[in-house]
Amino acid sequence: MEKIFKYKTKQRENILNYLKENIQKHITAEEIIAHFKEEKNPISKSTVYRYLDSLVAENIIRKYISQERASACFQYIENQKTCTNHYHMKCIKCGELFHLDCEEVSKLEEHILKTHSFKLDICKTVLYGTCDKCLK
Amino acid sequence: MEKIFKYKTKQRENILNYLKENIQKHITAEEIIAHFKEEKNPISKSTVYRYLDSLVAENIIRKYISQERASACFQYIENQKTCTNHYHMKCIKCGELFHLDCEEVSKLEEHILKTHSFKLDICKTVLYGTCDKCLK
DNA sequence: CTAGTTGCAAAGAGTTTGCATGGCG
DNA sequence: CGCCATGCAAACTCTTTGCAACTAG
Repeated sequence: MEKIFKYKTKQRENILNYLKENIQKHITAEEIIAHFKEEKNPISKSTVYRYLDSLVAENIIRKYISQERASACFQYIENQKTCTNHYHMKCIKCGELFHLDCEEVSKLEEHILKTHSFKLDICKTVLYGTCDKCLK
Repeated sequence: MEKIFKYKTKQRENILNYLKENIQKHITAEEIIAHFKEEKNPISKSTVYRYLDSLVAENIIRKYISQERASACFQYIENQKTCTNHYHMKCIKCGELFHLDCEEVSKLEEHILKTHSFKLDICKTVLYGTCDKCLK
């Protein structure tokens, strides 16, 4: 894949670092903008959105659309390996994100491919439901 | 649950019928608006959005946020029963929606509840991937 | 120096809201 | 007739785009 962004800038470094620091979360563009405004290093909306787009195109981060707010969330992809059998579950009550590394899920994937001829894309899929805490 | 809408109007009847006729699809608000504009029975945006909201609140239709367009999709709920072990899979290439009525999926649900203490909400979850046709 | 990057403001989608008018019961 | 529903336009949120100024290499 060709390289999409060529120059190294302070803004890009900051955005990517912030995504790496929050690898366990789904970060929105708004959150990134707000974070750097607080830090007295404001980055413009357009820069944030444009850079996020190219990171997605380069497969460095993942993009989800949140069910609750109908807005985009981004997450740094640590390495392509873990992604393979790693689902995300999001609580519709508290919004927390859970990581599901589990054999059972890979079985489902295989089953759906064999029986229903559909190749699941784990990176694009978020399972919604209610978490432990919120069930009580 | 209390009744949210009280009067029967032509607009509401039309919207609900359209949703029922397209039970196998995920319909957007825009599609509803466009459909009735063509039919020479235009319904205003606000009416469509407001009525869809109340149908969702009454659990008569389901609301999804589409990953591709980050906009809301709606679908009539035929009956609460089929919903229980019925997942939706959407192809990221062609956008077609597939209905998955399958034992294997119920197993996953059970497993995730028991082992990971997370109660999946099938109605809120759409599995993304690539369909048979688009794989070729 | 030159092409890529930034920031601003304006434009766009999709959705919500306030308010006067209209219509169901 | 009273209350609810409708339609319109304006407001709102999230995101994209055009353009001039800036900056990394």
